[in-house]
Amino acid sequence: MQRQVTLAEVAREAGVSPSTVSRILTGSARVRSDKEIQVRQAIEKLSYRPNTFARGLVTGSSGSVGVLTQDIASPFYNDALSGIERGLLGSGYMPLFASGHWRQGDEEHVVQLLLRRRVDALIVLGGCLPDQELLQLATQLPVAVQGRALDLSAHGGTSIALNNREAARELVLYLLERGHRAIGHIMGRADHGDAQARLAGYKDALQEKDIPFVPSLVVQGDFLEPSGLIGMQQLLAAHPEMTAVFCSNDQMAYGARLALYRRGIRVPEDLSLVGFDDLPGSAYTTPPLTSVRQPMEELGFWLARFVLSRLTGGELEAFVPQLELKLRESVGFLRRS
Amino acid sequence: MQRQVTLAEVAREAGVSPSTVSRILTGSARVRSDKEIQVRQAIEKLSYRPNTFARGLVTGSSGSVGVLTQDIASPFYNDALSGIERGLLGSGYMPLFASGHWRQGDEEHVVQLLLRRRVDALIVLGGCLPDQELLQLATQLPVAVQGRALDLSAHGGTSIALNNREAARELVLYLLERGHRAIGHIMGRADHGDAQARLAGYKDALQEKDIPFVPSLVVQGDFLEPSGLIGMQQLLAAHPEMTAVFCSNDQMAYGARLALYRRGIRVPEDLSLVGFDDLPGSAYTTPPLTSVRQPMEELGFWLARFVLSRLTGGELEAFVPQLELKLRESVGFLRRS
DNA sequence: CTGTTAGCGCTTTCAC
DNA sequence: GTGAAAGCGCTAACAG
Repeated sequence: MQRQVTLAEVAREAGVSPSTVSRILTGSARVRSDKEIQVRQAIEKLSYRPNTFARGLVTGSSGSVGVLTQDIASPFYNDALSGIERGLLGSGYMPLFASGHWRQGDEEHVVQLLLRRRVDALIVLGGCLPDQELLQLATQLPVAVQGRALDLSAHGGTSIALNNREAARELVLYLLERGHRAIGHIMGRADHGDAQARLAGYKDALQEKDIPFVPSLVVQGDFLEPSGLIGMQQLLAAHPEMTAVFCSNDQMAYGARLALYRRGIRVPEDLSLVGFDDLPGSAYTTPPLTSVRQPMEELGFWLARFVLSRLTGGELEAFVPQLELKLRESVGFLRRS
Repeated sequence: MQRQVTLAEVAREAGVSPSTVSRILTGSARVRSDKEIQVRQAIEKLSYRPNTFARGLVTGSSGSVGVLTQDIASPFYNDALSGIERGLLGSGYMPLFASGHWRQGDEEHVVQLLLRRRVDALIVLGGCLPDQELLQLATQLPVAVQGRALDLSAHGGTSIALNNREAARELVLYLLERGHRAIGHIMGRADHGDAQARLAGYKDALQEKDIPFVPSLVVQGDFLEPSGLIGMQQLLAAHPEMTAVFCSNDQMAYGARLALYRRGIRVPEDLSLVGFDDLPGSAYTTPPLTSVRQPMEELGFWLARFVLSRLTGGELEAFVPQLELKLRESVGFLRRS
């Protein structure tokens, strides 16, 4: 639109050389205080704004961290985005968010866009990029990945996966302890590692208590509400004896909850229901939903700090994510029959 | 980390001059096809990625659109972010998201950060920046604002506010038509234009039906779930005769719903409940919540297209947002007593 | 402490 | 059609 004020103009206005202005801006060397005052006044007067890119061109740093998320409107990943934002706050780095929509092609495309913008580091949240590509990226810049088991440490990167399997196991054990035996499972997207891990945890728990695994008690969903509703209908039709259902995430649990409401089946009196992810809304469903909280905000914060430490050479202690069972009111005791 | 491949290296590899490579990349002039092939091979071989900033420095465009949102994890604004992302897709522009957290200071700060990054245009979602500042910004670059009544057209900007007042009026009229007379209202943040507009719509509807406005039927909330829960408790205590409650947004309606659940008050048999915003989860509450859908995704899309049209000189038809009453099951008929 | 000089990687005249 | 040269706005040696 309108030509922007340049550092040279500030220098002229203040009667000093461009380098002096630059020194004041970057704090790279001491400057006589009277000149500094003049310069600051000139900056104010012209309302000068340094051009980040021009600076980046010479320093070799764009001051931005690329963040590949899957869906900018996903309630799950957005917690991590908040954490990343907080982690980068005051560091001089800005996050550059882009969505991959769980499509490998999209993800590769946006990673290219981020690299063209010379992001100084990359944070990857979920997605289906091959491990190989991530490894390759890690050779080029600091990379921090969430959601897969992958060793990036050789290249100075990191990958952190929450132990979904273990948490799912605990959750199902909790149901078993309360007397439930016929426990349905609505699974998430089959191609999704978290869905697989949660199913594995479900099986672990059954095995631990010597309950035979019944394949028809598991129905396929896609992590979205409608699939939870349909999944619950299927389970109800096939297994009237069922007393509890474990949904692979909260969104499907919401759908399942509605299916029950429609049929007048009470939660938890008639059927117990548990989810996974502990979305913000889950504490306010009726009844509040028992779920597993994943510390995504903290994780995002830590991922940001991790790449920052790679960038600035600082130290950083390891992050030990604590998955936490949120025991609420959607699970009831089953009287021994 | 690792030095990046430059255009000059590509030129050398292909045995042509840098300008030729540039011409091929930008398509600014015809080039003999054999050279083009050589260059493309060199690009492939070196896996060259053009430096967006270096280009921007000379073209005077960063290829990015700044987006000031309030909370990167807000379910409400995120729909708009999705729309913006979609609107920018394939345009060569990338969104640069930053959060203002409803704090004027934060908002001003991030706007500065965006301007330093030489965003080519700015989209502002909500927030509490003074109109004056927005006007000032609009003189510098294309600006598109959501959530306030403000005329930016003199500077080629735009501002679009959904008619919350009218929608709230219709929603409350709907309750009145179903026989409700004692209707509570849990208000959103008092300093928030939308909250004020929705309260005004509530009053409009009452007046239209000659129902006196009872101040104590309105309690203060802050748009978050806990305030809905508390607000409902207050209303219940003060107005046992109340048969319906209008919450200024869905999140507060969720909180209110839980307060009712705790007391065994049935929805909609004993009390009707309506919200505003139609969050994704609202179709899956029990019962599904009657609310007002705001076309945020479409709005975001249009805002993106608007700034794009300013940037590229294209034409764009006006956006006529349709607020839509989502009539679901949380409202019941009141028998005439 | 401060000014001069030389680029960072790219596009864009301007000649040929 | 194509190359040489001149910057875009800034920082980082290099001298003083």
